[in-house]
Amino acid sequence: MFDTAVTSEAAKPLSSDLDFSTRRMNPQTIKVACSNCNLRELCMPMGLKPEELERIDEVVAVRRKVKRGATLFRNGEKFTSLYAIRTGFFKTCVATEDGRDQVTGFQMAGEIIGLDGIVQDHHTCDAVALEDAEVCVMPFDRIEELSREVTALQHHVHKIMSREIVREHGVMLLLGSMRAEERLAAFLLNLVQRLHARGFSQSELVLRMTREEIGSYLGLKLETVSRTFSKFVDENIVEVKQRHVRILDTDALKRIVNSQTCQ
Amino acid sequence: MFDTAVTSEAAKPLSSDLDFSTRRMNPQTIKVACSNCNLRELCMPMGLKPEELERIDEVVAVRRKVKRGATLFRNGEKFTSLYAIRTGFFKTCVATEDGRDQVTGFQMAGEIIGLDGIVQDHHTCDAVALEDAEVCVMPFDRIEELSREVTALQHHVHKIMSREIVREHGVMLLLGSMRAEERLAAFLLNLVQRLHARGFSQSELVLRMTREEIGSYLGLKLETVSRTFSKFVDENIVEVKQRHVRILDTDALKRIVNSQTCQ
DNA sequence: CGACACCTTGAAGAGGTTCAAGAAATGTGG
DNA sequence: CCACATTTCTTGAACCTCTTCAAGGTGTCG
Repeated sequence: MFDTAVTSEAAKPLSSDLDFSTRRMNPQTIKVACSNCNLRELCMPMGLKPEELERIDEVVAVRRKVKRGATLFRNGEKFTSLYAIRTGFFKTCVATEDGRDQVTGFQMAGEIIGLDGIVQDHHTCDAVALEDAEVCVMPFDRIEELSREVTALQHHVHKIMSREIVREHGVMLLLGSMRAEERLAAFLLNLVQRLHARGFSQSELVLRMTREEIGSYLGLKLETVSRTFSKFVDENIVEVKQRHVRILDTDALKRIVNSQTCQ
Repeated sequence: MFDTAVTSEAAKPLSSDLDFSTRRMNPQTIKVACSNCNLRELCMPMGLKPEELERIDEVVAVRRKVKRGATLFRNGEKFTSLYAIRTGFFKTCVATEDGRDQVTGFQMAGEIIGLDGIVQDHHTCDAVALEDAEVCVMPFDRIEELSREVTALQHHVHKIMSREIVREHGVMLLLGSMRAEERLAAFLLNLVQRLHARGFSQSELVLRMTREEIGSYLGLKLETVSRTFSKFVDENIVEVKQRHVRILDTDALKRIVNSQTCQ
C-alpha cells in the first residue's frame, strides 16, 4: 500500500529560502520580510511596485512558533494581530457556554487567521495548531495604517475577508443540505485542492486532524466519519490508512457531492 | 389573540424623516444623504467629525427600491456596490449546480449586504427582498477611496466584514451541533433581539419568510419547522398564528438553546 | 513495553425526513 | 367585493439516516 510514500511525496516543500541566521536569535519570534517570502503570492497582493513591496515588509512584526496542540489565540483574548500561516496546520473553533464546540475551519500555509477578532476587539474563537507551526504576526493597526497608503494592500485585505465570508457560505450549504457522504466527499476535495495549490499531490494527503475534528467541522459524529471513510474504501473511491488518504477516483467524489439531482 | 395588533405594534417605525420631495423625482433611484439618516448609527461609524460626516454622504450614490420577491443582486452578477438596507427585509442564498440551495442569512434595516462579491468581483449569492424594500447603493470603489482618508470609515468597513464572519461562525455552530428545537429557539431569539435593537417589540414579531425559508436557513425541512413551532405552542413558549409570533417565555427559549449540558 | 489516544465496527434507538392529505391564508381577476 | 386558484402551513404515518452505546483493534509516545 502506501506507507511512508505519502508523507515523502505529499511533503514536497513549498519553501526553502528561510533565513536561518536570524532564526537562531530568538526561539519564539523572528523578525523577517515578506518581500523574499515565497508564500507571498498566497497572502499578499500581487503586482506591487518595488517600493510598495518594501513597505509591506513593515506589516509583519515578527514570526511566532506554535507547538502542536498549543493555541495561537483563544476566545476572549484581546485582538491585536492577524496571522499569516507560514508553516503548519490550524483549526479554529467556537464554543457555547455549555461545553459544545464546533470546528469552523482548517487553515494551512498562506492562509490568514484572526479576522474574527476585529469586530469586538477580542477573539471569538480558538485557533489551535494541529502540527508544529509558524505564523507571521501582522499587527492590525499597522495593516490598517499601511492599507490607507497602499491601495493594493487595502483591496487585498477586503478580498481576504470577503473570501472568508464566501467560504463560510459554502460550509453553511454543506451543513445545511448535504448528507454524510456528500459532506465528507466535499471535505476531501476541498482539502486536496488547497494542498495541490501549494504544490502537494492531487490525490494523496495526510489528514492533520482526528476523525472527531473532521466530524465537528462537518456536523457529524466521529463514528459516522469513520463509517463513511470505510464506505468510500469499499467502493474503491479512496484508500485510507489512518490519516493517510489516497484518492483513487476523484470523479466519484465529485459525483457524490452534486448528486442530489439524481432522484 | 393577536390579529392585527402584532402588525401595528411591531411595525413601530424607526424613521419618518424621509425627503419625499426628492423621492418623487425618480421612482427607482433617489439621491440622498447619510448625515441626516436615522439609521446612520446602524450602518455608519459613530463619533465622526462634521466634516467627515459630510464626506460620508458621498458614499451613497443613490437609493434603490426592490419589490417583494425581486432580487437586489444575483449569483454571477458583476459586483459594484455594497447595499445598506434602509427598509424591508432580505434573504441571501447560495446554490449548487444541482438545484439545491441554502439560505445563508436574513437581513433587515441597517444591515449591509453584498460583501460576498468583493473577492471575485462577482456576486456568489442571491439577495431577494422578502418584502418591498429600499436600499442605499454604495459603490465599493468609492467606499475604498473614502476609507483611505477617513480612518473611522476604514475601521468600520473592517468591523462590518468581521461581524459577518463571526455571525456565520454562529450559524455553523447551530447547523453543526444543534437539534431542531435548539435551532428554532436560537433563530427566534436572534430575530427578536435584532428587531428589538431597531425599536420593535421584544416579544412579538412577524416573520417575513416562509417555513421553507426558515428551514433552509436552519438546515431543516419545512415540516420540521412547522412541527417544532407547534411543539413550542403546546409548551406555552410561544403563540403562533401563521407568521405572527408572540414569545411568551423567553427564558424557556434560552434554556432550550443551551441545554445540551442537561445530560 | 505499557498507557493512552485514536480509530473501527456492530446493534439498537432517536430525530428528522419523506410522502400524503387537508386546512388556512393570500392573491387575482372578473 | 367575492370566487377561485395558488401558495403556505399543519399534521399523521412510515421510513431512513445518523447517533448512541459498547467493545475491541490499532497506532503512538514516553
